[in-house]
Amino acid sequence: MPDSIEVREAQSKLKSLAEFRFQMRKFLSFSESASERYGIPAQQYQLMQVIAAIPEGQQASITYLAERMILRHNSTVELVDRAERAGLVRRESDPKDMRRSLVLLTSHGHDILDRLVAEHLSELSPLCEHLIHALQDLQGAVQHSTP
Amino acid sequence: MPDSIEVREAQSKLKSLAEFRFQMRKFLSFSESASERYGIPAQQYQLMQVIAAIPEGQQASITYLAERMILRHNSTVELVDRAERAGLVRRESDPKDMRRSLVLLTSHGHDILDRLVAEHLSELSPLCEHLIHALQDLQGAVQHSTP
DNA sequence: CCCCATTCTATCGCAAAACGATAGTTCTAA
DNA sequence: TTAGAACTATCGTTTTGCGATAGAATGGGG
Repeated sequence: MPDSIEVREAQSKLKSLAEFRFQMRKFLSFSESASERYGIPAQQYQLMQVIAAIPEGQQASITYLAERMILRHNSTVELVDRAERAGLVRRESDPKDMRRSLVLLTSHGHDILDRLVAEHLSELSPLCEHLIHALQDLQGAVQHSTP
Repeated sequence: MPDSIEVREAQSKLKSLAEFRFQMRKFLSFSESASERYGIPAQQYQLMQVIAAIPEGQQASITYLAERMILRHNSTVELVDRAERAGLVRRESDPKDMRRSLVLLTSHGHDILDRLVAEHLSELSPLCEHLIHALQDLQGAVQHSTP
C-alpha cells in the first residue's frame, strides 16, 4: 500500500534534517582536518577565533569564553590550559578585577589563526552553498509543520 | 592609528566566521540537550536519523553509516553497539552478503526518533534564521575574498 | 575450481576532552 | 566588616573516537 500524505511529509522533513546534519558534519570534519594540518585540535582553533572576534572594548575572560564556546567553566579553563601550553594564547590577570584571567593571543597564535581563517574562507564556498541549501529546505519543512 | 581597509575587512570576515560557528554550537547544544532529555546521547540520535533517512532501496550497513556519520568504521561499530544495547537499533546480517551487518531501527528507536525530530522541527525556527543569516553573511565574505 | 587480494565487521588498548564536585581567591553589598 | 556571590582552578571520572589488529566472506584471474 502507498504511504499516506502525512507519512511522506514526515519522511521529507526527516530527510531535510538529516541532510543538514550531514552537511554540517562535513563542514566540521573539513575544519578539523584543516586545524590538525597546523598541528592543533579544532577546539583550540575555535578558542582563538572567539578571542580574536571579541567585540571592541570587551575582554576574553574565562567566563566569556565559556559562554561563547558553549562549555562549562572548568572545561574552558582546561581548553585554555592546553592552548597556553601549545603557545597559542597567554593569560594575564585583569588589573581591575583580580579574580579574572584575561586570555590573549600570542603572535604565534595570531599567525596560525590567520592562516586557518584564510583557508576556511577559501575552501568554504561549496560547503556554504550546500549548507544554505539544506537549511532553506529545512526552513520550508519547519514552516510547513507550524502553520 | 586607524586600521587599514584590509585589516578591517579581515576582521569582518573573522567575525562572520565566528558568529556562524557560535550559532552552530548553539544548535548542537540544543540538539544534545533534547536527546539527553530522552536519555540518549546525541550521536545515537544522529545514528537513528541517518538510518531512517536512508534512500529507498538502500540499506544501512556499517560502512554506509560510517560514511554518513563521518566516522571510522570501528567507531561506527561501537556506536551501533551502544545504540543496540540501548534498544534503539538491531543488527541483521545481510543474506546477500554475509560480511555485512544491516542496522535497523527497533520500534522503540523509531518512537524516540519521531519525537526528537518533531521537537527539533518545532524549536528550530529561530536557530534556523540565525544560521541562515550568519551563513549568508559568510558567503558574502567568501565571495569578497575570491573575486 | 581455487587462491589471493579485497571488502566488511569486530575487538582491544589508548588518548583526548568534557563534566561534576570541590576548593581557594577576590569582590561587593548590606 | 562580614556573608555571600562571582570567578578561576584542580582532580577524578566517563564517554567516545581512533589506530592497530584480526578474522570471516566475497570475487576475479589463473
